[in-house]
Formats: sequence, structure tokens, C-alpha cells
Amino acid sequence: MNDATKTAAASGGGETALGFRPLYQQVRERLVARLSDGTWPPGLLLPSEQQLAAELGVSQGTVRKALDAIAADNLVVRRQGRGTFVAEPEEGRILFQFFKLTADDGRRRFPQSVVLGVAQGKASAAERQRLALAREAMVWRIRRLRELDERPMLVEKIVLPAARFPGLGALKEIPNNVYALYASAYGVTIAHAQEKLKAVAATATEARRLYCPANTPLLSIDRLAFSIDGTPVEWRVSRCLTDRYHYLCDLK
Amino acid sequence: MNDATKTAAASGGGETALGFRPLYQQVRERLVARLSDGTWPPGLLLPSEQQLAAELGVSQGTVRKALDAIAADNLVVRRQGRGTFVAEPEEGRILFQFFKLTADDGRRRFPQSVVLGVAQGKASAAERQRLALAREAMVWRIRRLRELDERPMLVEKIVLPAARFPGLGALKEIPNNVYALYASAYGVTIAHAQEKLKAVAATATEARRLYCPANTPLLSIDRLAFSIDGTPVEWRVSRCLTDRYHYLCDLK
DNA sequence: CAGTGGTCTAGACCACGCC
DNA sequence: GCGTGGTCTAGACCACTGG
Repeated sequence: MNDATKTAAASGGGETALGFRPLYQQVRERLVARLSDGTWPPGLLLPSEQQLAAELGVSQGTVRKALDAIAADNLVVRRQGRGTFVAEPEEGRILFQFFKLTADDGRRRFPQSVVLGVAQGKASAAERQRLALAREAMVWRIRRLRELDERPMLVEKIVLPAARFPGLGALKEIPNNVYALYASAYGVTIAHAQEKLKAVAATATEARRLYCPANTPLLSIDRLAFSIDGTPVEWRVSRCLTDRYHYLCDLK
Repeated sequence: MNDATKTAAASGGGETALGFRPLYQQVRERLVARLSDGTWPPGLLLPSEQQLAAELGVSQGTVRKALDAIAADNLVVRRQGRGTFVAEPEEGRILFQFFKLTADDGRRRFPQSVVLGVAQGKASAAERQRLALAREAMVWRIRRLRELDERPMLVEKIVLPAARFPGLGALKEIPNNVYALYASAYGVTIAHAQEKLKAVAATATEARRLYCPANTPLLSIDRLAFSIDGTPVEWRVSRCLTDRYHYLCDLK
């Protein structure tokens, strides 16, 4: 990042009033791009702040501010005395970032999964809308039953754009942690998600799979998950028994 | 904050390995204390960073880092060119910090409240446990019906330690935004909360009040709210119709 | 125009992890 | 002992607000 670039950026290239973007934001974007395009895979030790600062032509403080912001998004993990590492979806901390169900006794554990089916099909209008797909786009649909202590906990449907996950149906197994699969097999890192919760009555099918009476109140979790680059990647609807579990949410 | 204090703090007063706490954390605590004890009431314009730095005997950068952390907790609002203000619970942004229910069309509105009853009583075991109260402690219990567009949305029970809210039952009216009441009448600022969600079936009483059939699935929101000083202040259980609304949660 | 918070820099020192 | 990120400082300049 030479002086001309910096000046153009700092002054907005002549549109001072509107186009101003801080240097550390630009640095942040350049670093996130390397995380997004696979240059820096999960687990990698990043260059030190000094090295990055020299390479990008900014001060260490600016690189630091960019890295702090990236760390706040859980894309990177900073360890004093060791360095800055690309976050791994297998880590417990990252694991529970998107799994908010907790046993009533407070213990957080990750359920096992039983895949009920994987199929490809033409995206419905709702699926196209949620995943920002074009007409005629194809999607994968995965149905799973998830259980804890041999006891069914929830059923869910996962919808993925087929274009972004080629050959997914041919895999011999869909692993329990699909976000780790997205990252390792397709280079897709889930950065954040939005969940919409409702209380619904169990359908006959759901009741059968969850071994509960029909019309049992279930917690419906409608999740849209986004990649690092900001595009929607996964639409998931889970229906959960909440007799022994609850959805835990911290409001800060 | 003189040099002796700084040294003692920075080196942990002889227990370097365990007792280290950054200067900006100490500054943060001193500033939060003024927010907590009423020295700086909601809406107030704080002294400038330079003034605070001079007063506390640290650099402006350290004050800035402390204020940034406080702003991240929504206790303070920073406005470039104007100054730093104590957050007001009446502001829309703060209002929806603790109200996550959203209409299915995406519009976020705040419901009206109808108070069904206010009573004082001896805290139950569950109430004592949640609110960290001693035996024989008294609590206020408020029951409310909340509606949007003349249509019932939820029923809720609010439990408050009587010691912290003297004379609450004698108020001629419980306002819709109780967190603003806590702040203005009792100097209690709610800083954060934890919510546990479950799906439950409406009881006969709930069904009557919400004009829904008995056993309708309701979203149960069990909230424990904490004051700036970290003590539990309010226990609230809400039961919500989710046919037209959902609980919106962003996972970052 | 003055004052505020926001950005950027440069350098010093500290806590931590590993060798 | 060395290199890392973490803290703290000091100073310069920028963007925004209001008078």
C-alpha cells in the first residue's frame, strides 16, 4: 500500500465528504480477502503484525486495529506470545458460536447426527429468496435427526446452493459438524448467521421422529448462515424438543 | 491516579504473575462506577477525553480505550464532533437491545402494556435463587399483558427485589418501558441480560388472556437482567404468541 | 472557527509462550 | 533469550458538529 493509495483512500479520491474509509478498514478487507479466498487456510499462523505492517506499508498499530476487528468476528484467534491464527471450525469455542441449545442443567454438549436423506432439486421460490439464487438454480436438501444421550433432540432440514457445493451428494458420509465440512471441502467459511425463533406444534412426522406426542410444542429455529464474503450460504430449519433443553441467548 | 498507583497496578503490587490488570481496565472501572452511582446520570455529556485523561493522570489513548469498551457495552454513546454521552434507556437503539420480538414482516415495534397486577410477597426459593436474595427477602411481582395493534402479543411476570425498589407498588402507574423507570426512579441501569427460550403449551389462563386456544404453542422467554454493578435485578418470564412474530437473534 | 471524537504513527515497555 | 501480541504514551492530523 503506497502513499498514493493511502492518500486516495484517506481523502476518498476526491470525494472527501462521502468516500472516506479508514485505513484500518481497508487493511481489514485485504486481510479478510486472504481468509476468504483460501490463501490463509484454517489453523495457519499468520505473519506477525510487524511483518504485515511492513508488507502493507502501514504502521503496526493500524494492522493491530484491523486484526482486532477480525478477531472480534471470530475469524482469527490471537494468542499472546505465540501469534495470530486462522480460526478453525472444529474448535469448541467456534462450535458453540452457532449452537445455542443448552441442557437445562447448564452443560453444553454437541449432539450426534443421523442423516435421514440427501437430495438435489430445483430451488423453490422460498429457497431462492432466502439464498439469493437465480431461477432454475439447484439446491441440496439434507434432512437430519440429531440426538443427545441416544435421545432425539431435534429434526432439521438444511438447504445449500448446489453450485457452491458440487458433489456433496456423492460423499460417503455427511459429518456431524457440517460447517467444518464446508470449510475443508469447499473453502466456505461461515462467518455469521441470523436466527428466527418461533414456537410451533409438532407435525405427525416430526412427532414420530422425535418420539413425542403430536402437537407437542417445538422450538422452531430458522437460520440463514452467511459466508465471510457476505453471501447467504445455508438455510436451515430446526425443530427442537425443549423439555430438557433451552435456547440460551445473551443480550449485551 | 499517581505514579505509585500506576506502578502498583501495573505490577500487581508484587504479585506480577496473578494480579496484573491493564490501566485502561482500571480507568474503565472508575468511569463505570460514576455511571453506576448516579454521578453521571443518563443523557449527561461527559468531560472530554483530554479532561478525563488529565484528571485521572493517564494518557488520552488510555481513556479512549476505556471509553470505547464502555461504549461497546451500550452504557455510553460517542458522537464525533460532539462528545460522549451517558446512554438513555428511552432511546430506540437501547429499547430494542432487550426486546428481540419482531413482526414477521421485519418491522420492529414496541408493544403497549396493560398491568394486570402488582403485589409484594415473600420470595420463593426459585426467586431467591435467581435474584441472589437472602431468606425472608421480599419481592415485587408485576403481571402484564402486552399488545400490538390492539392484539395481545404476550403475557409476562416480572419479579423485582423489594429492597431495591421501595414504594414501587404505590406508583400511580407502571410505565410501558420499565427499564427507564428503574433508571429514573431508582438509579438502576440494566446493563445486560440472559434469556432462556423454550416452546411450551399455553395454560388455560394464558389462552384466555391471549385469546388463543388452550395448548397453543407459546415461546417462553425466561430473562434474568443484571445491573451495571453485575447484580441480578429483574427476573422476567414472558409467554409469547409467535403466529405473527418471531424472536430475532444474530449470531456473530 | 474552536472543540470533540476518530485515525494514524512511532516508540517504549510488559506479559506470555516457547526454545 | 527471543519473538509474539498487549499496553501505554505522545503527538500529529482528519472528520464532524455547532456556534
